Amino acid sequence: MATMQRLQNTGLELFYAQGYYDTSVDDILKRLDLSKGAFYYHFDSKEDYFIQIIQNLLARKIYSTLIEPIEGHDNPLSLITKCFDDAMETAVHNEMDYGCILSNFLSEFNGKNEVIMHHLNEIVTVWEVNLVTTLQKGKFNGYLDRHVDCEAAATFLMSSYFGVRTLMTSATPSAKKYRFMSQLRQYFKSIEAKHVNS
Amino acid sequence: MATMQRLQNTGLELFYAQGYYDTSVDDILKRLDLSKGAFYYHFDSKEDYFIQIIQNLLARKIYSTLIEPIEGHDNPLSLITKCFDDAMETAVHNEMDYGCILSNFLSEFNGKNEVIMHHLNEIVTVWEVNLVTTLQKGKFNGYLDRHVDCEAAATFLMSSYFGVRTLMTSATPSAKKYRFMSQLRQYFKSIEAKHVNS
DNA sequence: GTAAAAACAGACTATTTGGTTGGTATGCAA
DNA sequence: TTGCATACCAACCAAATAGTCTGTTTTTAC
Repeated sequence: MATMQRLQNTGLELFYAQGYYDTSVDDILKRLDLSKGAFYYHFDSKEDYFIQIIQNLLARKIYSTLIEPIEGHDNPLSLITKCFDDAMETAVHNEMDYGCILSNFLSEFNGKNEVIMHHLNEIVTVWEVNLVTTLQKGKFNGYLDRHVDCEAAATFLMSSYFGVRTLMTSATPSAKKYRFMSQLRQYFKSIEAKHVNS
Repeated sequence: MATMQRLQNTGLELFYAQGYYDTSVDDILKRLDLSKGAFYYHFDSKEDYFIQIIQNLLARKIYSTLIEPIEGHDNPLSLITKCFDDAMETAVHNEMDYGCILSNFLSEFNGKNEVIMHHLNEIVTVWEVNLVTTLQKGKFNGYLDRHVDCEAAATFLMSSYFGVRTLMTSATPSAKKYRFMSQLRQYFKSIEAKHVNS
């Protein structure tokens, strides 16, 4: 694998595990047995390095785990339920779970680095737009109640997911997952279409 | 005000704004026009310093904003609604909002410092216990549906609050708040007692 | 085969970090 | 006045930090 790819991969891994400010460039280079020369040949700075990781790896990761799985013409509430369930299940089985990568970075860079925050918020927006679209389509197709505010529902879903991933990092993640999913279904039941027809 | 109090107050302020690892002891001392000697006379280390801040300031802050307001014999769903609304309102009006302090620290120290994580998780547990108790009492008093899983509801509430506070740090916090509250009420409507009696 | 460009090595710098140490001013009790 | 603990100062230290610079190897182009 190319050096640049390896740098980005272990970069995301370490930044996720230890945080951006607590992970030095030397840490990453030591892990890969590379030198400063190699790093600064491929990247202008640590910040440039991280931004490329965001765009190349993080954005794709969010897309494949949270956006692509809810695309389709089925009931969006079922799709989102399964999507969240799957995403949390991998977190439960992962020895080292540090919460939602995107959410962690959001709180780490908030108020500290505007440039990076801009790139992170772009990913958040993409997720939000896709959620809203999916919900609106579901409403159009008769899966959701006519009175549902799709923007509000999307915000609520994103919030609760970010939050539960933070809570899951402490003790008993599987219990947290189970409890969360049960109340998510409860909420979904309250916004699904009332079956008055046929 | 005593030196030790001043150190703790501006410590929490800066740690919240810049993060623990990105705030040096010198930063705090410069702000207060104090010397290293003063700091290490009152505290053993930066970690000890932070733990004292957690126990003395953070714990009380969480208690006064998220725990104490929901105590009482009224409808817990109304109390929690008002509590969240108030907490988010101060965040909206605060120029510099960095999200929920507790949630931010949780994601910053997760996997990095077990000792600090233990102290933070203690506060989370206190909040959780109080939420569960409040909900159970509300169920007993006929405000909640008999089938509600109070532990699950508490987890769901904590998750969504942590998450929305993270989302509120970006653009349009007041819109995020409005949307969140509308769906919180929707969720509450689905777990409140069905008024079959009287 | 050779020259040029790409890909890397590793020593170096300037600054910042948490923490230490020896000293000093102040207040209070005997 | 003496003795001593509290509260603080400021110079100092070793380690770590992001980034630079000079060089060397490897690949590519022709």
